[in-house]
Parts: sequence; structure tokens; C-alpha cells
Amino acid sequence: MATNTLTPRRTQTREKLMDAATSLFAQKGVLAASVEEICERAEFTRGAFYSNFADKDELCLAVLNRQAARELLATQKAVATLSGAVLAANTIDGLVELALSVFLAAQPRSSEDLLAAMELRLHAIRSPGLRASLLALNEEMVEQIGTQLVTAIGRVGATLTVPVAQAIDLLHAVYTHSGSTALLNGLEPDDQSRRAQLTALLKSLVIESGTRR
Amino acid sequence: MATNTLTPRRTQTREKLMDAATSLFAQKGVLAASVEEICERAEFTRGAFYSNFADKDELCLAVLNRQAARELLATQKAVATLSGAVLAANTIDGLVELALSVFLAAQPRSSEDLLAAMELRLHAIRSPGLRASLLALNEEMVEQIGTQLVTAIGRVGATLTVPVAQAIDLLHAVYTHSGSTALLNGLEPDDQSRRAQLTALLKSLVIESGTRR
DNA sequence: GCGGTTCGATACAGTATCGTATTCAATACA
DNA sequence: TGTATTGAATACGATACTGTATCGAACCGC
Repeated sequence: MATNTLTPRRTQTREKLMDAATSLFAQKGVLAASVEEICERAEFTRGAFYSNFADKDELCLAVLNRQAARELLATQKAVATLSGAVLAANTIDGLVELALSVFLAAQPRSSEDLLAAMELRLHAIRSPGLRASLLALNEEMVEQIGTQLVTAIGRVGATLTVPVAQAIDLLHAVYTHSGSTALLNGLEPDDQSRRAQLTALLKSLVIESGTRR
Repeated sequence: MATNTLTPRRTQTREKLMDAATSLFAQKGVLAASVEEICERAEFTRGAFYSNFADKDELCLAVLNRQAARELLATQKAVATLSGAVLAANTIDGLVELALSVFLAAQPRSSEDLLAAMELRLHAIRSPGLRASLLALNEEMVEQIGTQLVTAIGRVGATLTVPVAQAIDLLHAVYTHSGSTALLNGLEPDDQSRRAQLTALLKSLVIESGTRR
């Protein structure tokens, strides 16, 4: 699989279209972003679009997959750079911080990406093709991040009070929701405070072995 | 204020239009739900629509306000029926359950309402008029639920580890997100399991006074 | 009952968008 | 260098949607 064998030319226009689409999805929502406007922003014509994608849903799929690939890469990178620290860490707090870093590495940072992701998620609920794809994506992410999280936490003799998948889902929920709340308030999502919030949450999900409920 | 003085006839068609809109918002998203289709479903013509609302955004606003009114009412009702139990309760777990009941009373129960609410929230981020309205709404809800929650928790000599508003936001985040996750998986959101999840979360946010961090 | 008002239906003009069919340019290859 | 193929631009027809302006009927007070 890896990188599909497309000519450089194709890949380039596809990338530009996807970029434009992502940005527009964030600004107007998936459905309000017309193919025409996407092409305009990408500095292509609709001809180019239909030469690359069957329709908007197929482009959504491509965007989703690209995003997934990026997140996986970011996760792996974070794991690689942090693995030393994880081995060295010996406090729960420290490990929670590290685990969180891994989690956050895969999250959309800019408010644009965040909005686009939320839009796509909502859109995917309705679109069968997208839905399946997003599910698969999520599963893989949970797999990747989950094992990291679990082994890290386990290393200092602690456990989670809930299944890993659920814990990650909680993190995801809080991260996304607080981002959207910030946007609703007209503010830029603040990494600092969100991280603090997530730290508190994650800590509350961890118990040292031997500690009673 | 209370119920605006509209003729019965008007109120009726407005209600039907709002119902249709809510349902369509859930099915296709706010932007994809055309005025035409909304009217079709409500069994009116577009003439009726434009006689009642300036445009779709104004209808969104009406839907939002109606939803808010209902949620407030549900909250107050829940408070009224549960207040006796709250007074009688003397364990943290019991009170957490009760507080949660108050919170849940105001949440959209059907997956349709949930989706519509998510759609509207996302749409509101982009639409200045809606945004202000939704913010005001949220504030009032937090006010209502918050005081309930705080006094209930306080009654057994416990406190929250985070500001009430934030706690409610967390509940909201988890409730909404787990609902959307269920939908993404093609399942109906399950009240049972969501309640369990929220219970765990809320408990983790509560500490008995005197207990150290 | 009667005239005025309210409110929904109909008709219309204009625009946006879609997807396809065709054309033209550039690149690959031999 | 010449031909074949790939890929983006253009042109086109069709449809859907919006908002307004006008019409007609039901409902109100008198």
C-alpha cells in the first residue's frame, strides 16, 4: 500500500485540492463548501477536480485518510522521541504527562484543523462510506496510542480505572469539546489550559496498584 | 416574556416548521437542509416559511431557543421532583446519582435531537447571531444546573476539584461525544452505559472534604 | 353579515451548483 | 522527433434553491 503510485503532477493537484477543502470545511462546513469554491481556492477548475475525484465524498475520504496518516506519523514520532523519557520516569505524574504528550501529538492543533475534523466526523455519521473509513481510522489510532499509554502507565505499577479505548475516547471528547467551546466563545483554543484539563482527567483515571477505590 | 403573543395559527405552523427542521438537521445537517425540504416535511409551502422567518438562520435561532426553553423546564422539573431525595441522601454516591439525574434531564435523549444539537452547535460557531444566542443559553443552563449540583454535593460535605462550570462542560463533552461515537458505530446511544460513564467521571471530580489530593 | 387584516399559497426571476462531454496542452516514451 | 497517453480546462445542459411579489382564503372585530 504505502504511498499510492500517482504521478507527481496528480499528487500535487490532489494535495492542493485537499488543502483547500480542509480549510473550507472548517470555514463553512462540509456541505456548504461547494466543489466550485474548493477548486477556486486551490486555483484549479472543476475539470481538475472531477479528473481526480468522483465527487465530494471521495475527496472527503481522501482528506480523512491523509489526516489519519499524519496523525499516525505524529504519534509514532512522539513515541520515538519520548520513549527514553518514559523509561526514565518513575512517578505517575511524570508518566501521565508523557502519555498525554503522545496523545496530543496526534490531535489537530490549529483551530482550522480542529473544526475540519469535527465537521468531517459529523458528516461521516451520515455518509456510509466515510463512516466505515473513519471507524477504521479511529481503531488504528486507539490501538497505537492505547498500547503506548497502557505500557507507560503500567511501568510505574499503576492501572487505568477504565478500558484504554474508553480512556482515549474520554480524552478525545474533552479535547474536542473544549476546543469547540473556545471557538464558540470566540477564543482561540488554548493549548495550555486544555492540557491542564486533560492532565487532571487522565490522573483521575489512573490508580496506583494497591490503592483501594 | 413567557410565551410570545402569537396567534394560535402562527404558533402552530412555526412549531411544525421547527419540528421538521430539527429532524432534517439531524438527518442532513443544517446547511444541507433546504428551506424547501423543511417546508415539504412540515406540509407547508415556502410561502408559509418566509411569512414566519426571515431566513433559515432565524429559524435555527428559534429552534435553539425552543430547545433551551425545554431544557430549562426539564431541569426545573427534575429539581422539583428530586429535591426531596437530595435532602434525604447522605452518601456521596447517592448524591452523585441525583446530580447526574438533574444534568441528564436537560440532555437531548433521542439520537435525532442529539444530532440536531451537535449540528446546531457547530453551525453556531460560524453564525454570529446564533453564536451569541447559544452562548447565552449555555450560560443559563450552567447557572441552573450548576447551583443544583454544587449545593447537592456540598450537602454531604464534599467539593468539586474543578469549577462547576468546567465540571458541567466535562459532563457535556462526554455525554455528547459518547453519543456521537455510538452513532458513528451505527448503534443507538445507550443511556445505561453513558450514565455509568458519567457517574464515574463525576465521582472522580468529587472529593470528600478533608481528603487530600 | 361586512370590511379589514392576517397568513399561507402560487408564480416568477435569478443564481448557484452539479456532473459530463469535449477540447487542448504537456509529458512520457520510443 | 513524433506519437500516445495523461490530465487539466472549457463548454454545456440540467436541476435545485433562494427570496420576492402577488393572490386568495380564513378569521377578526364591529
